[in-house]
Amino acid sequence: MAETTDQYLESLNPEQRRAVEHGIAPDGTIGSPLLVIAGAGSGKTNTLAHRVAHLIIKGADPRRMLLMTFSRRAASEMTQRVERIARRVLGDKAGIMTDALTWAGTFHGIGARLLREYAEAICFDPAFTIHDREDSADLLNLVRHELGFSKTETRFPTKGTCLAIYSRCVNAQAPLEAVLGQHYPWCSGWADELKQLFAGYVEAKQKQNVLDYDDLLLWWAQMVSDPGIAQEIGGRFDHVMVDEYQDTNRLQATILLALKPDGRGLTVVGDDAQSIYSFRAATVRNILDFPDHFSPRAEIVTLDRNYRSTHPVLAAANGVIGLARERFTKNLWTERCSAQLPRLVTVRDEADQARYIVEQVLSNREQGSRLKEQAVLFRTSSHSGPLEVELTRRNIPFVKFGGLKFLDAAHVKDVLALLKFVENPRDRVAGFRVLHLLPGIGPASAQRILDQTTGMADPISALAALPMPPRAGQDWTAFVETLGNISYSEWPADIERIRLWYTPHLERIHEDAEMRLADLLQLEQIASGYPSRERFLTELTLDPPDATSDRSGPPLRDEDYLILSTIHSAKGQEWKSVYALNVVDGCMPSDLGAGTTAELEEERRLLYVAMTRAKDDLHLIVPQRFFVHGQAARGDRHVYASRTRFIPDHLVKLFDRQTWPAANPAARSTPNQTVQIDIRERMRGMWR
DNA sequence: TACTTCAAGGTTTTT
DNA sequence: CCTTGAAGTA
Repeated sequence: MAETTDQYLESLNPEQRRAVEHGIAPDGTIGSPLLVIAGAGSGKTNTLAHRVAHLIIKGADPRRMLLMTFSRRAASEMTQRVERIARRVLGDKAGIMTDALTWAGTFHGIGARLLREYAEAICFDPAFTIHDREDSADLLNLVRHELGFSKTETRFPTKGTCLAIYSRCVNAQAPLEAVLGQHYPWCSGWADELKQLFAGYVEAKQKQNVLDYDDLLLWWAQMVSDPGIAQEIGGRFDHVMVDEYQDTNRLQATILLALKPDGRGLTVVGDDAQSIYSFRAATVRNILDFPDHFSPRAEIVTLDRNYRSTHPVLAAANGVIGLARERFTKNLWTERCSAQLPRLVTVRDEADQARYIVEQVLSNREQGSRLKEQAVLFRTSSHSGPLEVELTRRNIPFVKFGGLKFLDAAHVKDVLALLKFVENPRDRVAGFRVLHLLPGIGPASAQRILDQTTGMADPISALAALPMPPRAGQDWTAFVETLGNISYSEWPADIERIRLWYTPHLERIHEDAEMRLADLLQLEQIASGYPSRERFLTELTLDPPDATSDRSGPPLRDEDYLILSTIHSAKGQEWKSVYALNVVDGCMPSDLGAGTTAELEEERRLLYVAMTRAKDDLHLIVPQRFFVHGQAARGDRHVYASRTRFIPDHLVKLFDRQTWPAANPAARSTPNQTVQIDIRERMRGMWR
């Protein structure tokens, strides 16, 4: 039964409701700009989803809404929620309405789409391919070699550093000198060379018709700096909404303001206490300065009631963030009571840390909470190594988010490179990689072949017409034939052809061909879900599958598994129990991120984000000894670590301090209800 | 010119 | 530890 009144708004608190209903007039005029400051667990996603649903219900056209989120996962979660809410009022019509919400995605994804659509207007070939970070670094390296910077007297910055510098200049819209001085002082002496390098890099990209991640924003920003195009594109959207605004950079803010100069129809949502992407040039100034870009000022709504965590968990998190140098949001409050303080657990080393977690996870599961409701969070992907070993040994399934990805595997990149090369034969990075796979072809031959073909109108045919390279033999014939077949075959048959061609090379190059082949079959599976080669390549580059699992293949939907995640990848999520690894100085803050005050403050917010993911139990684990890398397997060299500086002595009272395992049985004398239940359960469990 | 071997250096978080 | 570059060999 459809609701006729606005009953669906009654579940919201007054502030949430104000955010949802802001600027919605009966006559359909578009409202003034809105900034929602939404603390952790304050129902931010829910509020935004309600706002979108409410707009649609009140007659706004979903095709004219632009919804930008941080990841595509967040975007699809949002549209699903919108549909659930709208369904209560619109019934079956809701599906049609939310399906029309096609402009939902990341800044980069939307940018790619608009650039293809408006390519002609900006004299650009819409068949561009997109380089991921590694491709970009490779291309930069190529230019670096050409300019002779790889043989300088003193060491020139590595390709990765060069790309990071370039990227920051673009995203922060800052001059090179400023970026070097502030973030890369040890590279300051190379300013002239870097300028030359970047000029060459930009030229190479244009010649090859490729864009990197930053270009998707940069070209978009350049495009809408023309008032005519800006008006045309901005005019396509009545409402523009941006989630996680604290993690956008200056370039993104520029785009937004160009699209909606007067701010009408603009909604941004974020929380400065959760800003953790400044390494990517995100700036909290975007949020702070937002209201004053407009006159009259943007409306501000603050959501500070937390619905997620228990009071003790929140008190500890508030304690940590309370020590931040500057902060603009108030402390969060909750009505969720609990007697259980978050635990601060001291263990001997990382091996004990892993054992502690396994014990806790299994005991929680015995008490009925599924593995999926528990998550282990860490600063750096490699921190979970010992835990992964222990989980595998104890046969506990897990899925890991963040860190190394499926797409980074060499064999997957090889196959994708060939696919990219067919899509865009001017892409030299892809071509180079593919040619390198053939036996008898090294850097010199690959270079020569590309020189002879990439300038031609039809590089693929030109390649086929080339004389066979002397040492390539049969493999060259097979390669040319495959290339020809793919250019004409129907998607997704291409990828299977590529696999068949690639298999012998895979077996020749890699020892563990079997496992790698399984990955390729999985890639084929993924590919079959996309309508075209172009869409597959674009979306895979912009939104790579972000999980790896201990078993091959994606875990089944109903299967239960423990979540392992970097703190960065845990953004926006919540779990019943959360375990944070290595809450020690050197890991949190990472010793690499403890240089400047700003970096240190970001590390503090990172701990805050980790803590606020927990609903009921939070465990911060402090291993005392760390074994030093690079010694024999049973080597004994280690360093001692101390509790993170973000939890100084006066905050320790907010935690339940424990040592695990207890030194002797007598030490376990404090009877604790959870332990009693646990033991009873185990006794019974013995007979099941 | 391609491929192998060996030493040295960097080393986070991600669209 | 894993990647990258340099030197040596076929």
